[in-house]
Amino acid sequence: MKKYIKEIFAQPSLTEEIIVEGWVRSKRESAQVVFVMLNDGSCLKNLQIVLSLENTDENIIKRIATGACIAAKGTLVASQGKEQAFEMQANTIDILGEADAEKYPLQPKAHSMEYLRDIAHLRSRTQTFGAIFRIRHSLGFAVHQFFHQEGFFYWHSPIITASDAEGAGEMFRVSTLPAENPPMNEEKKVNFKEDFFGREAHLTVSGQLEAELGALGLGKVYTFGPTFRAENSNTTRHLAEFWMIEPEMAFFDIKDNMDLAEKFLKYVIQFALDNNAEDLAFLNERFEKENKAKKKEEQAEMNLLEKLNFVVAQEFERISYTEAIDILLNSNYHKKKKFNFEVKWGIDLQSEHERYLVEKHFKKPVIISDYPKEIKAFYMKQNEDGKTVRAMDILFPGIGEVVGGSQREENYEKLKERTDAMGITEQLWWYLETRQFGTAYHSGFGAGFERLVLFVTGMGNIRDVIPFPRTPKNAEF
RNA sequence: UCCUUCUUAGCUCAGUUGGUUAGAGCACCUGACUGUUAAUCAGGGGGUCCUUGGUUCAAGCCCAAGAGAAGGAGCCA
Repeated sequence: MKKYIKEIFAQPSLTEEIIVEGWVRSKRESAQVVFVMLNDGSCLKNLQIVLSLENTDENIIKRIATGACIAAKGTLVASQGKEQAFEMQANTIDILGEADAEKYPLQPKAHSMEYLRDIAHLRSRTQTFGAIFRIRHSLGFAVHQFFHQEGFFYWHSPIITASDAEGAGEMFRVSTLPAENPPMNEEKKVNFKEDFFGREAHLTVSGQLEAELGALGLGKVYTFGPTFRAENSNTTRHLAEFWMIEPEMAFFDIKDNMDLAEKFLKYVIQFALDNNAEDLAFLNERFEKENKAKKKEEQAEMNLLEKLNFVVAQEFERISYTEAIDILLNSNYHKKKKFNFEVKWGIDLQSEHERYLVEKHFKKPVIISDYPKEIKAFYMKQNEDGKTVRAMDILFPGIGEVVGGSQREENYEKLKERTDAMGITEQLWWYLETRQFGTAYHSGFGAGFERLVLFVTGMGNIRDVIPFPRTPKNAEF
């Protein structure tokens, strides 16, 4: 009977004959027996397969190399070794796929993250990436479960968009025009009227505007799909292709929005704690090892599991932008001139400012709201003071902004004033119409899925929490 | 895009003031070992010193340009 290693560890049966199929992690030979560590990806654990040298074809043993794929048939027995309770005494081994030991790039040893990025087609066979991608799955599943339970509908915003008005950064163009000698118009520019869509089109930088259309009919919707930014960003927190979760809710004000976002983050983190205990314990060990290697002043106070449990248990701190500026102005950091960027009302908060608030001052997740309207997007609802908008950002220790959202401007005149100023009124006619026909107060936010995975796994680079990262100069695999 | 650092064996890295045949650990191969835990011990093979150009009697090392990578910043999720 075929079994997954996860099932075997959940319910070991020492009587029946079973078959396991998987990839060889390592092989150790001794005078009488051979030990093979086998992993099938179903869980972190390896199953130890024991072969008698006497009863096994020499040629088969040779081909059981690191990376090879094999099927082992045998029975579980109590292990004589200390590291495991049981192991498989194998009767027959089938080599399903050989791996030349001299050429196989993964060795039974620690590899650098940079090297593993270069062999992303094989890195899911390592302990660390197996753990990361199983947790990534859990978080994705938890996202759907959370919103479904909350009465949301999964809504699909288009991935190809003809409006470049989201204002969320540089976009990738989608075109079927020939790259060489494209058709030109009278102004000697590329004639997009001859392109596939009859106009210039791009990959979406946000599904928000279309999600709003859904919310103003279905009430509560969320999107969860790929998003694209053609920014030349080279950081540990940015990807050119990433997955974003964007809920949009009619009849939610900014406070309802914050409540939902906090509940959402806690739910998915708790889901991982409940369902990925083994993988998280492994990543926690890894995190502690790395943390110890750091300089004292850079060491984290909490390990990964402590941090996750802490975030789930704490109420997020909620302050206004104006209060945040006051805290920064009164801080020792400011008095000692440790900030590189000037602090004053009206500035966009810099990384160093956000980090001070989250990591030094409050030491927990912080929600900052009511930002100056000049530094925020056109669609955010203006406050009565005429200076600020009902925006909110959720900042997490270590990774910064994990959620950005707002109450949306539902007043037609005020919204049109902003779109007129940007010269996008014409192309967003459909967006503005929702404010003319039965407009409703509503809110929403965007959460970067990879940043969430980054936080939960405790990894240091966003390129290591997505199977095949797309970044400037890198689209391999 | 800007700043800093880096690129030497399959991997991780050392390589002194520019000097003769470029090293180590791990991995791999061979052998030894009565059940191992990243097994251990002994031996062996393995190099476009990122690329191009320059300085020099002589360049892995110095200079210039380029490519790529890592970290930080900006943009943001």
